[in-house]
Amino acid sequence: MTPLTPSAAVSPGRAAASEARKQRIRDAALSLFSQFGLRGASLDAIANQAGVSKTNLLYYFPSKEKLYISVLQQILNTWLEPIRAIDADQSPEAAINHYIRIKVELSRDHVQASRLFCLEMIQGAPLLKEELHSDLRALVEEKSKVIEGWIAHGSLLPVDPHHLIYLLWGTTQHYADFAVQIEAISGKTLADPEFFEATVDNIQRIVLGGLLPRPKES
Amino acid sequence: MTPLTPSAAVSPGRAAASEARKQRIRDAALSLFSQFGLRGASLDAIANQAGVSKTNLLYYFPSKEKLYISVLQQILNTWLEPIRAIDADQSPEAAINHYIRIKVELSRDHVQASRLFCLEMIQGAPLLKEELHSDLRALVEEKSKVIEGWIAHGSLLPVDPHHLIYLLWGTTQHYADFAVQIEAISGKTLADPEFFEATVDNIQRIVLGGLLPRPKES
DNA sequence: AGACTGTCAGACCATTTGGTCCAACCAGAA
DNA sequence: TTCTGGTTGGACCAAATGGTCTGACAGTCT
Repeated sequence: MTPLTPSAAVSPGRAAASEARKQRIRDAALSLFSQFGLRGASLDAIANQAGVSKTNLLYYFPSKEKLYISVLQQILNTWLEPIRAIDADQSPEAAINHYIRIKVELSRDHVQASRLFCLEMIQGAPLLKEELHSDLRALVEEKSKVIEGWIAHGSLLPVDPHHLIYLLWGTTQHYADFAVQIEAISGKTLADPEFFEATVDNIQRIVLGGLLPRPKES
Repeated sequence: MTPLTPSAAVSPGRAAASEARKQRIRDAALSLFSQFGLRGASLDAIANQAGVSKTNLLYYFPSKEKLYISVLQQILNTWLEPIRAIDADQSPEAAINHYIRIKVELSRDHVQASRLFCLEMIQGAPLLKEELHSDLRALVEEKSKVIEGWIAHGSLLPVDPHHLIYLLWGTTQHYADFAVQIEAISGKTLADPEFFEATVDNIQRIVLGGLLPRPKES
């Protein structure tokens, strides 16, 4: 379980206890929502896993959907952090290498968050659509400019920045969402440091260097 | 309706009609399961969308889980087809280019299947785990040998075949599962032929040629 | 024609679900 | 102590859900 909020303890421990309770509920909710979706997870099960009564859960979060949104909100920020770090001052090689590593770390440390995010997307992101169209879109547009700058400068081969970003998202996310499949085939998880490094290294090598020995000029 | 194949079936029109009904149910089930998962989709909703009564649905599929498995089974074969096509006789360039195209086509033409597959993976693939460990694993192992052959032959730069396959899976799958996100950002879908071609082309270019202009060292 | 069999739907049931109500608890202010 | 307002849980409810039962209708076989 990996809580996403840095809870700074407040004045009296009494109020902090309830905040801790809220967080326990959110953690349990993340665990179950990420497994069964909004409709598939029951409040009973969440309350049970959090070790509180259902009434108590509904005291803190007035409805199931409110709880779901609260959990999702907590995820979103963490999720977009890596792409914000992309900066024109870096070399494309360093920036992309770093981005890949951070993203694979996310897939390792926040599997459930990754999955819940994926679930929400699959369902058409009814609760995030707005933010996708505004915040995320603007962010991607901004970083696309950076990438295009690199290309114009000749330090990156011509590529559509959008598709590059999708490729990076898809690849790294895959290691969290399809962990079962990967474990079935490779017998390893990102929790294994060696496998983690191999993952980062291989993605970096393919994306930056490509697979073909000599770059075919066209 | 006149049956096109007057084979020696017991009752040609009747059997065909019921099979069509079964398929309509499976289609509706795929549509709803892929959106809400096994637990999130109700039999009522599925029957309703298929245009049959719930009783009729349960007549053809004795339980919800049986229906789910039946749908999943139909998907699996289609899903593994592209990787089967990878062949040592082809050049790696041709093979990988072809694989990427086929896989993006799958993401375009079978969005719901892709999503249901993804959902199942996220939940830990309780119903597919066996086949992942046996069939899929063997298949991947076999194709990894082919890739390693290419590398030994010097027609492919050294890379872990597993991670290459994961990258291809993740990237292509992403266009189906995260279509909402992609549409929010790029404003296009794979249904748009231009966007489809751009997708295929960019993935091919990145994977085969890499991003960096010229490797200064090897 | 009549019996048989496969196909289909409406009524029904037990369980689970999200959510409400009310009574009780418990720390601190008076 | 008593009062008070935030906090907590057991009992409860209406709706939805997966699944069963009974019976009807339509072809087919004798």
